Amino acid sequence: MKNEDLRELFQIMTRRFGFLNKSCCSAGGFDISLIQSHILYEIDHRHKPSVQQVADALGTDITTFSRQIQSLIKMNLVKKTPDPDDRRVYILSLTTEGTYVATSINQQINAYLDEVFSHMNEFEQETVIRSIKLLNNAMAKSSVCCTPPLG
Amino acid sequence: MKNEDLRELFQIMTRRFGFLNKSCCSAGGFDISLIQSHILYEIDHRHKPSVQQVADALGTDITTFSRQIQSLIKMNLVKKTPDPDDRRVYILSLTTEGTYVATSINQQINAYLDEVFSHMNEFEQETVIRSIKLLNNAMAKSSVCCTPPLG
DNA sequence: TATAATTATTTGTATTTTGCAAATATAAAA
DNA sequence: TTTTATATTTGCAAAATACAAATAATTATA
Repeated sequence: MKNEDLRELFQIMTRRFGFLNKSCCSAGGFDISLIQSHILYEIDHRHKPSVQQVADALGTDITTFSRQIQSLIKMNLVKKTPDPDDRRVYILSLTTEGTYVATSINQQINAYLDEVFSHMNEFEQETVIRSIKLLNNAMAKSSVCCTPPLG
Repeated sequence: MKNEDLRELFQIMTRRFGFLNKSCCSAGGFDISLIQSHILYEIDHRHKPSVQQVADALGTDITTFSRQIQSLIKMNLVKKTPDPDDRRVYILSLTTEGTYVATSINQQINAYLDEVFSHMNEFEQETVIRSIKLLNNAMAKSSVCCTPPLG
């Protein structure tokens, strides 16, 4: 492995996924930016997350994030509820419309990925999926990278 | 494979690589933004590319890109030379300093990736590398995604 | 050849995004 | 109770973005 230029492989891969995400997504009459789709995803996958928690998960500056949430609220995709246990905290959740948009984006990206996978045979597909899981685990174990900056 | 939520796997992976790239890189006294590092990479890996070609490769609007190049020139990392064969065209290249910075970033990212890979055994490492190559090929074959938007 | 259409690049301008510093409100610690 | 810490929002100024138009050079067409 020592002789592989890993960066080159990953650069190509992440560039291409960047494009995939960039061209995604319109849903429910909204054009959703890449960042917005990540926010919706994160709110959808967490249990009653606070503003701070989602901002941390995405590695976004909290002040920037605060404003991003404001615009998602204006679009009626996200809801902000005061936490009864700690009144400094606001809990984020998706509105019905937000859930619909998040689901729709999910389907669109999965459709893109299915199409990509259709260019591989069954064995290759399994190998790739297993590898991404390995990679995600390895990154989770890493101390020097792959976690939110400054966090 | 049909039952895998591919998006979830890729969301986690690309999020983490996003962090990796975000925290990268300082080199030669400069803080290099993610976009700048992609530009340096692309100029380094192409043969006498024009402004337009690099902008297309990165999927950036040409007017935005023009200004990004201007700031890299101000930082003395990139050089712009008129193309003798077509005087509308400017050829981009790295200065000595730019080459140094690009190389340094490359080493830093490879070091991060080596650390990530150190959490896997030899067999897993080979599997993952082979898989990423498979994936890159599959994305290259895809018509519906993974290429610059609008291009 | 003259004129029109096309391509590459830059600039004008307005909008959006970003993030630091400071303000506000609440909670926990001393 | 006073101090310290945490969560969130706002003020502001700098940077990034993109559309439209300008400029300059090339190619196509009549």
